[in-house]
Amino acid sequence: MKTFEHVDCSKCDKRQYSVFCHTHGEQLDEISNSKTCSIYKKGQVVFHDGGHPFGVYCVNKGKIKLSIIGDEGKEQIVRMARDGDVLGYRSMLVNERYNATATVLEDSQICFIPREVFMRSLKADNSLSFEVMKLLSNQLREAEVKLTHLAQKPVRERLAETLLFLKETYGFEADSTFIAVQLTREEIANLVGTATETAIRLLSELNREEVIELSGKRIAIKDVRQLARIANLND
Amino acid sequence: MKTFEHVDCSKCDKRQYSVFCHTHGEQLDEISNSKTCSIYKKGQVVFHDGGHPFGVYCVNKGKIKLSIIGDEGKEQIVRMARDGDVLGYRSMLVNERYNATATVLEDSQICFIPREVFMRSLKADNSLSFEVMKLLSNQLREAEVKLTHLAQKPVRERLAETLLFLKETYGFEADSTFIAVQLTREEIANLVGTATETAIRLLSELNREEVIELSGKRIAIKDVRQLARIANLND
DNA sequence: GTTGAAACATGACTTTAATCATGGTTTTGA
DNA sequence: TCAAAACCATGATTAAAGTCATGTTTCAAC
Repeated sequence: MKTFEHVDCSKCDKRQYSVFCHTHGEQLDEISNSKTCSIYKKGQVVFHDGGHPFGVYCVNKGKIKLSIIGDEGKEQIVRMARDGDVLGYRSMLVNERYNATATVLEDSQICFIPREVFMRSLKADNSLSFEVMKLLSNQLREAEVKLTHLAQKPVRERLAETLLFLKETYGFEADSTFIAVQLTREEIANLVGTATETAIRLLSELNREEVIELSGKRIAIKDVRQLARIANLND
Repeated sequence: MKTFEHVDCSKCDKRQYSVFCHTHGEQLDEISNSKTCSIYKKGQVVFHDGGHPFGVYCVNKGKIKLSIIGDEGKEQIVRMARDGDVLGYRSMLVNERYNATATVLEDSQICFIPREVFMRSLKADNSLSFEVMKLLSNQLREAEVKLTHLAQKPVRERLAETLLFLKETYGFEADSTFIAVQLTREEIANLVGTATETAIRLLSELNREEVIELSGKRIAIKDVRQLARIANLND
């Protein structure tokens, strides 16, 4: 994990989409000066479930999965992060150990802001607190909706929904309808909440129905409307 | 819904367990003076999914379910509230409509704090922001754990876990091991995330195994250790 | 390039839990 | 207090998805 060229927060174009969108002046300078910027290789872990939080991670560029390992060692992916997302602040706020593991899905650049600096900013700058509250609120809503779907919708609908979610989160590759993130079938299953074989089978099915197109790990959405219909998103 | 005798926040013994635990002086007085206290009868709705939030609700005394109605009209209970809990603040923070319905499970006393007053306190009193962040953080963690269990654990385990959760949340009736909340079998099913018949069947099973005891809607826990073992809470 | 491991794919079978159906039991309100 | 409605219970059946087994493909390291 080698350090990469320092990114000046005030010049970071991802900031406007992050919780730091209203942070400026002194606060921003302090954050910028105290942080360290690192490169994580595909598969590397940013933080481990059970570990102690010493600061927050700000994704400058990258794709990251947050997962919880259940009883039988099965992974459940609870969130997907992208450029501008801040990770690890939840555990820090409540002063607990991490209860999820963050793993990078492709080479990523991530800045680390030390605990004290972040907490100081939080105390000094009320708008930052507000942004954090908003972020938490949105994530809570998403989690509760996901919970409901997990309890009530069949796997096929949830898979379709997951594909649309991945499209919304990471967009398409340049000039194509291939979703700009590559996950193993197992990871897709762990995001949907189903068995790997079931996910594989249903992906093949959607492929046969020409709703999607499979090319190795890459997935293209050929018929968004039909996929949305399958996802059955009325609520 | 008639108003009940005004409760002075500074004298409310539930406050220490709420997000207002550090609120005092001017702020607390303003909240106390501007709020209205009401009695809700069993079955009454505090707020509806889709409605506009005009303030936050603080449970002085009561038991409340928060639920989302899914596609096929099936209810999913996403949270249970008790004395000292604050409801409806999430939607207010992000300035969105409610996306859950709050229904009282037994006659309850609930105070309503107008939007502006709450927001003003939030801006003036940083420790309140912190408490709200902590609350959101905890609820998010709980939701993500529940998500994982829903995806990975069999119904029987989840039912056992739910019973333990209800016990933790509401405690026992005086001098007994009957859980101090009465839910219909359907509500239990909607909390567990299963079909009503399945919940009924498994409750009968636990009853036969003498882990619990059923008396109408009342449920006694006869063997907590065994119930915990069935819940299989290792993660 | 070769080879071993990981990932993907598919069929067969099993298990779990949902659905359907029916009858009994509370609860509630006129 | 009595009737209707809501709720509870259980059996039978079906459907959905998980598991097991096996073979193929892809990928990465040597």
